[in-house]
Amino acid sequence: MKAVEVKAFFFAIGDYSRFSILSQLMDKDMSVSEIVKATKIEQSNVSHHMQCLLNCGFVMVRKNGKLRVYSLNKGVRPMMNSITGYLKKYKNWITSCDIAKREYIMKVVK
Amino acid sequence: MKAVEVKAFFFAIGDYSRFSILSQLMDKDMSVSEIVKATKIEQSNVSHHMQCLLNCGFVMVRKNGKLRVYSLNKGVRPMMNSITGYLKKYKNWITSCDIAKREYIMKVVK
DNA sequence: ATAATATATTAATCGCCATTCATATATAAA
DNA sequence: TTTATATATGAATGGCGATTAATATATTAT
Repeated sequence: MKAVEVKAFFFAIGDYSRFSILSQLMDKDMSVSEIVKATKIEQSNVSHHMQCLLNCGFVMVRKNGKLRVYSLNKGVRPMMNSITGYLKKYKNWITSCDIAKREYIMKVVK
Repeated sequence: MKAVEVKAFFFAIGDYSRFSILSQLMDKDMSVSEIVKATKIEQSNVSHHMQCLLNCGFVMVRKNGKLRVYSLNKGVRPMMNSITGYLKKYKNWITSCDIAKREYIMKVVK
């Protein structure tokens, strides 16, 4: 497994905004404006994130009139499920850790 | 799933050095100096990473004389396997993406 | 004791990259 | 056409956090 693969993978999925977008897409395909509404991330920012997720193969897009509808790509769902499964099972360890309490992480959490 | 959990999770595992260390620990338990040798990361830096991984519950540690031997914690292995499985299967998408080719990612790859 | 080895801690720096702002493009409706 | 809506793109910047260097602590041996 090459470093560039690992780095690109976590670069794409490791950002909280992008992970949130992928989580939303677990439920249903969504247009940009739907994602904006669901995540409260501003439109321009969402577009940037979608280009990144597209580029790294996490999502695909189809046109529907004025809308661009994004959906999860193959293989993403089970991998996401494994991560969220781990998070749910071990969230106590995660949230009790000092790192998670560091100011620069907490302050971005609404 | 709370934002702080997701952020702490990816903060810990999303760094390439820490992911590499976890990968090494998949094979066998290791002391700090063994990790230093295996990953070529300098000792002080490894210690910092281990505190982070400890803190977030990814690893545990036991004393053995002068050595501190680190091992994977419960639940980490299957989650890591899912990620590496995804990476192996879809590495072509990942490595063909423009993001992965961006200079600031490439240049850290030896 | 002292030395040697192993690991942890503290503090400081600097470059990456998420976000924002401004603008461009695309599609549809009037 | 013109207008409105939806999305994308380009450029700029500010703060996070990985890394390093220096030092401290812990354990074992002599």
